[in-house]
Amino acid sequence: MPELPEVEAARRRLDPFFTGYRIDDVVLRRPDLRAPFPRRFRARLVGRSVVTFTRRAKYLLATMSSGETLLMHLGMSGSLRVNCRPTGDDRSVNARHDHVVFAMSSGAAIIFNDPRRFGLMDLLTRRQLDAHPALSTLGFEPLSQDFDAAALAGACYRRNAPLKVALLDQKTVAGLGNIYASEALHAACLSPLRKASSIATAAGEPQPAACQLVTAIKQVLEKAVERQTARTYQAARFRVYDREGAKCLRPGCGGTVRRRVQAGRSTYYCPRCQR
DNA sequence: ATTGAGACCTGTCGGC
DNA sequence: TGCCGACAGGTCTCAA
Repeated sequence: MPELPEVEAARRRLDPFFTGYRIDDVVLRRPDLRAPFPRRFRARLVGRSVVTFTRRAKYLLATMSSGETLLMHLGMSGSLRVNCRPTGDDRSVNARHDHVVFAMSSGAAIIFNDPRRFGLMDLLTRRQLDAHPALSTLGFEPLSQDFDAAALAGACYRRNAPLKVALLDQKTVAGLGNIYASEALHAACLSPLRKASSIATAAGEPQPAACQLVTAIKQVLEKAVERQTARTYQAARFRVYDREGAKCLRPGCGGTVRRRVQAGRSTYYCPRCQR
């Protein structure tokens, strides 16, 4: 279930097994995911060490001692797990969809599993990284300092698309996905149907709605990252997502959650308290 | 320039 | 029980 919080949680979980260690082996169990693996993928990785392991939007980036960057995307159904004892006791049910295994000098095996294969792995030179079409067009990183009301208003200024659709666009906010876009709009009491431009003035300055929305996005994402990172697993509980027909959880609202399709994706919202 | 529809692929769930 | 359609957390491309 990879949106920004899931990807960030995966990064934190893997980092201690990845950063500073050498890749001793790469096993590719099929020729492609969403796209073919790049040429000489294995040869360019084996023997190199991971220097840094970072996240940008929903992408994971491992910079290697060779100077190249391993780029990973989990797509819709991808996940990464660590097996500390590769010699035997991995009891994963899904081994059928284990497509890539990195054997690290830490002794850990890092396994990429992705049933739907919408995920992606690529290996980029410095030059390719800087010019990458998907990465270079990404918008603000929502948990960073420079994502504030003015930034969001600027990104939504003069956009006719519905607010929810604009939020899903990675050029607006990098890493928001379908669940947390709905959740953030509900937290901010803003309708997903209103025009994106309505949170900015005619001059592109932030309206109060832009402040509410920025605060809500940060809160919703931070809470989700925390929950995902917690040692004891806690099942996700959403306030609106996937709750069509149920009572709005905002105290005193009494509305009913509705579902509708925007840009081909399900949006959940409470028409009573989201304006 | 934006926007919507369709494509990519497998798994799961509800209805009959 | 089994078959079938609808749908799922993301992104890309193509046509209007």
